Amino acid sequence: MKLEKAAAQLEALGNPTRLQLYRILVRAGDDGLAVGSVQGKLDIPSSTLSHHLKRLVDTGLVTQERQATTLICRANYPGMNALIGYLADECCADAACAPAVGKALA
Amino acid sequence: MKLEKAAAQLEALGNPTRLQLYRILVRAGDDGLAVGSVQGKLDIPSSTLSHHLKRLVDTGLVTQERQATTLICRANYPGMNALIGYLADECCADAACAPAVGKALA
DNA sequence: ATGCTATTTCCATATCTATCGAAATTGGGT
DNA sequence: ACCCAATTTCGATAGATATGGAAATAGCAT
Repeated sequence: MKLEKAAAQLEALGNPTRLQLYRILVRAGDDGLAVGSVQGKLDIPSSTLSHHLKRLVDTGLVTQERQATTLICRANYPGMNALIGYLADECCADAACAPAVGKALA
Repeated sequence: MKLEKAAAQLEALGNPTRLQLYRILVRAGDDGLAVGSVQGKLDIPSSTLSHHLKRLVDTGLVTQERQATTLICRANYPGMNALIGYLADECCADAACAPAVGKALA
């Protein structure tokens, strides 16, 4: 993963509203969630939500799929994995880091 | 970890210059690196560097220690671990994510 | 005390971001 | 064709961020 891309993804997640949004999509699992449903959970105007969502999609952290008039959004796990992997690689260049990461997965 | 704190750390890392800066500190290991040395590697004005560094310190990703006139900076591994752990927890609520994270550690 | 080096703070500014109401669009149903 | 619901785009604004030159500060050495 390129540093630029990692930074873009980190920045995308580095906003409380978007991180919350991403969390919601992760918890929704493979079924995903319609934009409207997400809006119900976040209670923000649709235009604001759309902007945030676009950011997550553009950086590859979320995918979208049309189903009739609704747009289903899903957390893109591989994208997140790549990002976590990048961070782990950067961090775990020093061995002192590895145990705690292992713990996080346990 | 609170969502707000995670978002702040992600935002801090979500800037190419700061991510590069953090990388440099990680690779420097436990010895850390003086601000001046970092500046030599990044080739940016000291005031700009100082701002970015402050951001990383404020969010708990970097620590600093005075040694005479120079300031030694170190990547704060536990801080990064907590962040990676948070992301992994959010992401790996779904099992489909776990294998790739494991791979990143291998 | 003076000077030297390292680093930060002050200040200014250009750019980017977050927010959201209103209007436009998209994609079926009827 | 028309309408309705879902979602996006447009346009505007307040505030945050990134950047860096210049001045201030910190901490030793002499």
